[in-house]
Amino acid sequence: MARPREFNETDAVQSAMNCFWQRGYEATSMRDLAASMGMSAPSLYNAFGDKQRLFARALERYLDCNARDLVHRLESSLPPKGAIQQFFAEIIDHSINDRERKGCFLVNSALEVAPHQRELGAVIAKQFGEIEAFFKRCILAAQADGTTPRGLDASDTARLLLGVLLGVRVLARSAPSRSLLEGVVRPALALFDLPRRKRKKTR
Amino acid sequence: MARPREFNETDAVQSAMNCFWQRGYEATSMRDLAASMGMSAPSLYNAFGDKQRLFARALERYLDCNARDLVHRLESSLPPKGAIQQFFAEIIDHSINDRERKGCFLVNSALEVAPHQRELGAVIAKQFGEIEAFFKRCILAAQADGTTPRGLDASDTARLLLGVLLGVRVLARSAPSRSLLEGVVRPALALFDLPRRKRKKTR
DNA sequence: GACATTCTGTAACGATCGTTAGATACTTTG
DNA sequence: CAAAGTATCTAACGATCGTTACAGAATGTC
Repeated sequence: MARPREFNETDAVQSAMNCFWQRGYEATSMRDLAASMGMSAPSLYNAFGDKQRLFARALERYLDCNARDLVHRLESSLPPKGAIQQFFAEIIDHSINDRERKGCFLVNSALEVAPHQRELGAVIAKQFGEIEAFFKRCILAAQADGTTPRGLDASDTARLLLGVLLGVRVLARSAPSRSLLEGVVRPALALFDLPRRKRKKTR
Repeated sequence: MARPREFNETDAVQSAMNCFWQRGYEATSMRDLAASMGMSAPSLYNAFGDKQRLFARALERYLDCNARDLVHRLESSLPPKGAIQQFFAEIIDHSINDRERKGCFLVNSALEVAPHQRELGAVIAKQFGEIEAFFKRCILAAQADGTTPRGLDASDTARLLLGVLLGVRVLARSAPSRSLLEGVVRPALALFDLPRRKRKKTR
């Protein structure tokens, strides 16, 4: 009924995501985006609206393909305690091997756009809530299967892990050292160790 | 020997700091800055160089008047364990009462400028190191005075606290809820509780 | 093949960006 | 007072910003 599009929408959003991820919202121009997406400015506006709407699409794609995908993959393939451990292992690996220091698009956006664009701020806060919920499910399941102490408060501990995750992401943008990041995470994961029996002191 | 300046340099840098703090590096224009600092663009350039140099001055001022000052005040007025507790109490209070959601200028800068301006990235990483060192001194002192378990690894625990701090700062920019932030911090501070004696289970 | 509809390309809009000439005002030194 | 030196002002530089007219190209329906 009309002229067909010459671009693939998924690929275009993916390219936009990479631009915004690498340079942030303000420092990415519509010309950067158009060039990277392989389309002209009018096509871009026709297909995606303005810069804010395109950014929202890019962020949605990141959440689907990176955040939610990771949670789902770990939760469906590992025991709960192992899922948490593997989660942080992968975050640290990514951070160390992230030569461009792009960091986490979600965390970057939480600082750059969340306070000034409340709609996106709500999207970001919701995603943090989903990650927190993932941690809480893992903790409760690990307590149920006996691999983790039952004395832990699952809600607070999940929030601690969320905080530690975000802290690692921040540190990785200025000082991506493995020993530092592992040092941050280690005491948090140590909470999940079962207490040794029949010893008065572990030391 | 020459015409005297009509502006107060300290006040001017303070105004620049507030601009960059509120809007970030990219979203703050030299015209915003000149207006807020009460001076014209040529005077601004004459006194402070270009935008990057002015930003560096603003960040230095923030670190002196906010980060280092807080650390020094707590460390010189409170016992070590109390200093850590009060540190997080103040961070949470500030975050909740931060109606503009400015967050922490240091953390904001760690994400926006550290990866793209390596010199500033080094300044930021160094400041993180100072905060980590503050935590470590407090932990060691608290262990020495018997208010904190000696089993904790002071280095790793200090890094955990640094991570938690940064995580709180990130969360506060999109979801500044007191219960969430306190939930993040509570399990970390609980590490410093002394174990109850003569009880088999604390529960 | 005519029409309606959508996409694409060139080119440009006004606004704002970081930055700077160049003239003028002020103060100290001789 | 003259000279030297710095600060300040108006005004503007070229570049780039987000966004859009407008004309042409490609598809569907009739």
